[in-house]
Amino acid sequence: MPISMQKVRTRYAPSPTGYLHIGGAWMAFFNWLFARSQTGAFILRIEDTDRTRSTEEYERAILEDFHWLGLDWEEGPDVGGPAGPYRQTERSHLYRQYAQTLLDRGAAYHCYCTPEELEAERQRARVAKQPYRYSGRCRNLTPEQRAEFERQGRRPTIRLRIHDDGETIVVNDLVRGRVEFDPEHLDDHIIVRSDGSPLYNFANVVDDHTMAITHVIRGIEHLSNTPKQWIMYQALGWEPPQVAHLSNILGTDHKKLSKRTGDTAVRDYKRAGFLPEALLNFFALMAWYPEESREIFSVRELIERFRLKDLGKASPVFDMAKLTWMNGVYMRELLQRDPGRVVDACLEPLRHAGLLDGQVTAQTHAYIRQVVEVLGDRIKVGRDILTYGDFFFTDAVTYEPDAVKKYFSQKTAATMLAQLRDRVAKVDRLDAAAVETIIRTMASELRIESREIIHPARLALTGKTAGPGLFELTALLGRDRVVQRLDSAVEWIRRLPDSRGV
RNA sequence: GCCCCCAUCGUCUAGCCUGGCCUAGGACAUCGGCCCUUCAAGCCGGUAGCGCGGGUUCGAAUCCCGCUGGGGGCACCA
Repeated sequence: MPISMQKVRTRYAPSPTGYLHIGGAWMAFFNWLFARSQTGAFILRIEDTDRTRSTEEYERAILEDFHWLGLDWEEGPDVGGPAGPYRQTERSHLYRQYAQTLLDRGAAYHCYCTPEELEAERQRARVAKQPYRYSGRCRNLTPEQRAEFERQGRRPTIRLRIHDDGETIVVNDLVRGRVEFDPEHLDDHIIVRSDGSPLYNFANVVDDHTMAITHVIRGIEHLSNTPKQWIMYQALGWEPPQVAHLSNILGTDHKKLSKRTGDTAVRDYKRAGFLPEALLNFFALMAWYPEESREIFSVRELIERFRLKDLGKASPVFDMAKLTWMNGVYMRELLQRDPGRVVDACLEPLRHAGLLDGQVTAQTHAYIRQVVEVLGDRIKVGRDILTYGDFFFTDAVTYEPDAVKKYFSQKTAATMLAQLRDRVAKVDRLDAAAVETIIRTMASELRIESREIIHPARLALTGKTAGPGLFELTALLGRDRVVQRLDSAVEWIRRLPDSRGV
């Protein structure tokens, strides 16, 4: 195989049983980062042995999400490569071959125990409060016994033979250091099912080796699997890869990240209008600070500074507030440099809210861009265009109840807004300066503060008390929409039951 | 029940390896204030942490032991 053994090769191996999970993306990111920092290769492998739950749609979606994040791969199911195929279901011949090798070497054996018999063993252990270990009944079957089982129609599984008197297995974890395992606590576990399909721990070993993976960065749940895998590497005469185990991301409830405490799919973040570069920056900080007193790093900088040993060992809590802040930092920068991308991040949320349908024409795009410029740094995440500026996309303005009490309940509100309406209707071109003049003039004529007009006007035009400056938003809305909304507001106020209808 | 991993502000973390520079640094969040037509942003300031108990040492967040707490594993799941 023409794969250079010196070159660093990392991989991420998702199961296509759902959309790309934040935790998975996080793990993949460090594999990718390490490969890039070592000018190595990053490989994508699909672990689709769970036929009942795996689908092609999910596989496609996962690749899409990786593309969106900006993580690329040298070898994978879509691009192929020298170590292919890159889907486990297409690699059965390899598992079969190496299982036979293990059998031939006596490192593995056929086991004819049925699931029911095994469950009974497990049950006994539970009752006796003893740790469960396979009884080893099939370890030394005679040819006659085997023949008898075969006659009964039993289909055997293949088990790995672990020696009780084996030496301590040492795992040199790149982030945790040396971890020792006594084989006494290991079990002759099944590596091939009775239907001939491989189990995770075995397929993993075969795949990582045949794909010449040099470094494996994975979740802490695999640390306990590592000694089992090391035994297989040894039996096969292979050199195991370097490993690093990271703790999993936790939700705010300090439990495994779940839908309850926030979005778990990368796709959800895309839809909400997060930026991939912000997400990646945030990912990095959940395990490591490249420099003290600094939070914002480009992917380029992260690659340059990445050191496996610097990764943290504890489980980070996914802090949505910090991600949102960080996304805002990136948004503000983009607003100056590339506002079109801010617009893009707002598209999905607008569509989702039903405020945008069909193809986005050049005019629509240009309009949204104006909205984005008026909203400015209020947009920390794409969906903020809704919270601060939905009124730019619909005439159906709903007034905030608290604000109504505050600004629409005075007797003068309706007359004042009506007067403003008339003044606005008279101008030809309603730009920000014109509105400002109108309002300031009107305020001084009425001997009131400008803000006494501004607040009710904002409510009439936007339905909200928070948002962009009144003059700017009015200019974008345009004279006609402003007049029309002021009319609606006046009418609405006059219909209020407790209004004296001045 | 057994095995493994982890433990600094509410949260992410720096410091820990190579004890003293740590009256523990930064950031998010939070609370004040400034700015201001509101909000956001920005600026200024504040609150807040070495899980506990023993050692070792002149000196421990840093080294050792125990405990507690959290997480993971012990499948014909991945």
